[in-house]
Amino acid sequence: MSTAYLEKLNDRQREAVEHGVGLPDEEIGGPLLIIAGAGSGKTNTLAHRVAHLIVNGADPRRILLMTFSRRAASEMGRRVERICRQVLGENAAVMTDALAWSGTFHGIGARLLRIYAGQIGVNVDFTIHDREDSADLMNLVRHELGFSKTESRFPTKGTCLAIYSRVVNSQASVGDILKAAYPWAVGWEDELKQLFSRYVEAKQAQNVLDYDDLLLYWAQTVSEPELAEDIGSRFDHVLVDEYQDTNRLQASILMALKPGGRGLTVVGDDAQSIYSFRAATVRNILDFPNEFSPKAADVITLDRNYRSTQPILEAANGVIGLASERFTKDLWTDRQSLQRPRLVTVRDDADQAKFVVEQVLAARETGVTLKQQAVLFRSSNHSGVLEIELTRRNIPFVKFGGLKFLDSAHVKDLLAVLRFAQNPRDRVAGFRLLQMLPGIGPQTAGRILDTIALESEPLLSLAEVPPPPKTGDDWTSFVALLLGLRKSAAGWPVELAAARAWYEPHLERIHEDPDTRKADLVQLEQIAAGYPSRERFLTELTLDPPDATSDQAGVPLLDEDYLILSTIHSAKGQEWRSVFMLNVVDGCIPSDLGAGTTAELEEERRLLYVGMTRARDSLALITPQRFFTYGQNAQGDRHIYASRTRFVPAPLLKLFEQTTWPKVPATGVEPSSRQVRVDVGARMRSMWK
DNA sequence: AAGAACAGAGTTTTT
DNA sequence: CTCTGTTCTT
Repeated sequence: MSTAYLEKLNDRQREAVEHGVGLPDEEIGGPLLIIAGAGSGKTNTLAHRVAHLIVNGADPRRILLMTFSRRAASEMGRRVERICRQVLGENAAVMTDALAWSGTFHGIGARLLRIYAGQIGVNVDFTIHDREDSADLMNLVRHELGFSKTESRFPTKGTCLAIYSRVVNSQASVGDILKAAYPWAVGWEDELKQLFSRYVEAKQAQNVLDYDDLLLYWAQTVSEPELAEDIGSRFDHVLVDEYQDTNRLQASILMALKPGGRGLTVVGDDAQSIYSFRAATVRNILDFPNEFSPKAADVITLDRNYRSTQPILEAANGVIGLASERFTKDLWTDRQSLQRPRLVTVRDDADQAKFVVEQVLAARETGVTLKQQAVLFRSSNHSGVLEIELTRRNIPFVKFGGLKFLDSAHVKDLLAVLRFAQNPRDRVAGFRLLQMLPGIGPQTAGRILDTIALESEPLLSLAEVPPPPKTGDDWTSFVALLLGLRKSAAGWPVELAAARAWYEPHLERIHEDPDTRKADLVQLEQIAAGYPSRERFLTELTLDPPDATSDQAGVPLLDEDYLILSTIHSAKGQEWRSVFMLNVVDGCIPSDLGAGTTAELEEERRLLYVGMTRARDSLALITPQRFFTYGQNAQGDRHIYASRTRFVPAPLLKLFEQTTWPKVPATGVEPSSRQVRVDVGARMRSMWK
């Protein structure tokens, strides 16, 4: 059998790919940790490892591959297939289509929970709440308990959910989390515990799971040895990407699935851990080798960078080199270049945007397409001014991160219809849906939901509910729609069209600018066509929302060239020939909000590092000097002065080329060469004589 | 009880 | 500014 595909790998990579492969069946290899620096061919190595396993006889249906995002999962699938095809020829497609267990922790969790629903007392028709839905439910409970009008301020719904999520994911106590991350809320510990307890009861009564539940229920399921054994035995090989961004709950699931670590491979880079706000802990990757006995996991380090030029890498190494705690791994490359990364000072936001546009267009003239260039920023609102400038100059762009398509009210409205049809006990969906009808407010909606929740067939009993006064025909058509959806008479995705037809008149009444919103719904319908059923559509859309928002939502930018705008978080794992980073100033990176504790500060440093290491050939960090503050009218001039980020202190400046933009014109005043003299003052005086 | 109109507060990163 | 909560009117 040809092993030509292995020839292109370097020694370390090849070692990682071949580790424990080709042993007899009963001797699947022991645990492996691959420490893969930025740009070291991590994805490629992992894809080769999966392909190599398959080529050597592993059953792809018994490989569990967990990635950080769905985008990463599908990229991995493509690469595995390409490699297998080289070796196995046309049969490869069949083999890799079977790579069915590939996805995010949450996605895999949802699938397993539906399979094991009967055994763990969960109704198989559960719906999944995204973060906003969860916050809404938290809010309902918060109101019920009377915490919304306390004497002194009680944490808002979002904060409550964040605290809850953190407690769950880090497996710590409420008290500890409050002390560590929400010191101003320590006084509310008892109330919060009460709130969380009711929140959990509410979720169960309504047959809904939130994001955390997908992990939590999974972890609980595998804490039962028999079920752990059953689930674990479905998979010969378990591979986890981006392990530095997993949390304790995820680690515990993994250890329960593969207690001895046989067939277990994790990949990651401690220098790129940037998700601690989601309770990810770098300890997972650091402690991994010693989780196993009698023999610790093998560790392979990939430190050769294939992405960036030497000067870019030196600057990035310089930044991460100042980290207080660091597990040394200096990246190296043989991609020489004379161009150091630029550190560009501009006057303000507006100049920053103009600079980026000018540079992007110039680069395009030299053959770098827009798609090969990216603008990165810490927070999604940092790109506002740039977006306006790009629109004005007619440059197409797509933005990753920040507000999602799904977060817009009209999309949530339409999805609420489907969710309620899927799971009529989902109170958040029902509440939202009922209040769309004119004449129904919170009280009436709540009463109706209470009534039908008692029935075994809630949707059928909806027809028995006396029509609320003032709703008229709207009520009749509403009930007809839901009864139709319950029977699934129309089939998928036609029923979404029915729901949309019902919703549109309401949309026109409720929202301004109905036209752009309608266009979004048409797009949603197109997306829906790609899913086999309503349940799959709802589940996967909640877990993997389409993550790009573009200026012209609804206009597919398929073949066009467009510039990439992305938060640094969403840029994880990606690379571009040219990268611009906005607002590289204190207050933005590190964010004021993230400069509290040392640990947070260190994460902000890694964030800058992650951003910088996305660049292949060209990197520019931009530091505007002035920031206009919020809360003033359009002509307002209130602003603050910002300074360069503390992560690039003076000793590192030699690694950058410092420039100012625009070039300041010579300031000297040139005297006129004419010899004419006029006494202007005398003329002014004479005007009044 | 619903919905409009107003006032006040917060404001990151995401599965 | 934008989202949330409260008050006031119908």
